[in-house]
Amino acid sequence: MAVSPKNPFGAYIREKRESLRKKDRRFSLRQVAARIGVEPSYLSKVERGENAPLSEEKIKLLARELDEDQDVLLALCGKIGADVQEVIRKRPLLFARLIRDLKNAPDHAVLRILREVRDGKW
Amino acid sequence: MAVSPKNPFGAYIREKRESLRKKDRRFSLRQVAARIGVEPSYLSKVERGENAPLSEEKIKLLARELDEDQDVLLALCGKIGADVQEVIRKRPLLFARLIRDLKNAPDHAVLRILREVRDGKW
DNA sequence: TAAACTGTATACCACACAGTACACGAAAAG
DNA sequence: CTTTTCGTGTACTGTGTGGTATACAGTTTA
Repeated sequence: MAVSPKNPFGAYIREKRESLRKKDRRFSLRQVAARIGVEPSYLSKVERGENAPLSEEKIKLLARELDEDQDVLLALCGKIGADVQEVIRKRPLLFARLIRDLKNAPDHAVLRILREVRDGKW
Repeated sequence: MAVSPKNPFGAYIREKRESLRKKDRRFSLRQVAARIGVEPSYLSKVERGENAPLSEEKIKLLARELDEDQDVLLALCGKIGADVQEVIRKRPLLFARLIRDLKNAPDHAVLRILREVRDGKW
């Protein structure tokens, strides 16, 4: 196992960036790197999956830049947004249990709960 | 601000351990440290809040040892269990949104949802 | 064809994390 | 009163995180 793990995040954003680039030259690696505030060489490593972690802040900027969902990109990096974490940490007994109980629930069940909550059912 | 931040985790487990120790001498710092697998000097630093982080594994062992809830102790350390994190990372669109929407929900509302889920309402 | 721009290779960095190893003086137990 | 146990002070360690700085060759662009 001398080969690197190659998490899918790098490949994913590279593909998305290059697809945007076909329509707009401002989506070169260098220019995107400049807009999210990292060195081009570093974003290059990120896109090639060379174990170059991005901070939550940079991931969010990148999500805005590439028109992707920030939670999805964070998840691809093995992270969870600090705001979401805070909700859980403030009431761990309630939320840790709720999430574990929903682990195997099908999407439509979670969606139904989401809608209930959004309808202000409390 | 030369004083350390003193997060409440250390004080909390120290109090709990010393309370158990009054009834059972096996709850000395040294013996508890041995049972959870760290050096006594390190647990000492932990209990005094000297910026000595415990790994998730050790926190769980400590929770069992002190008869505390693991999610609560993890939360006091600013952490969230890896199993809970995994649930969110596998379906970030659903779970990140659900948790954010429940951020300001009162306990009883979350509890009601918990009961619904446990009653197998999907 | 010269200038600008592109992606990447290499070297380096500070700090956080999660500890170990050992010595010490005080207290408790025998 | 000696031995054991106790909590703590100090020094050190390897790995992960989150990057910067610079140089370089290939490709566009004017």
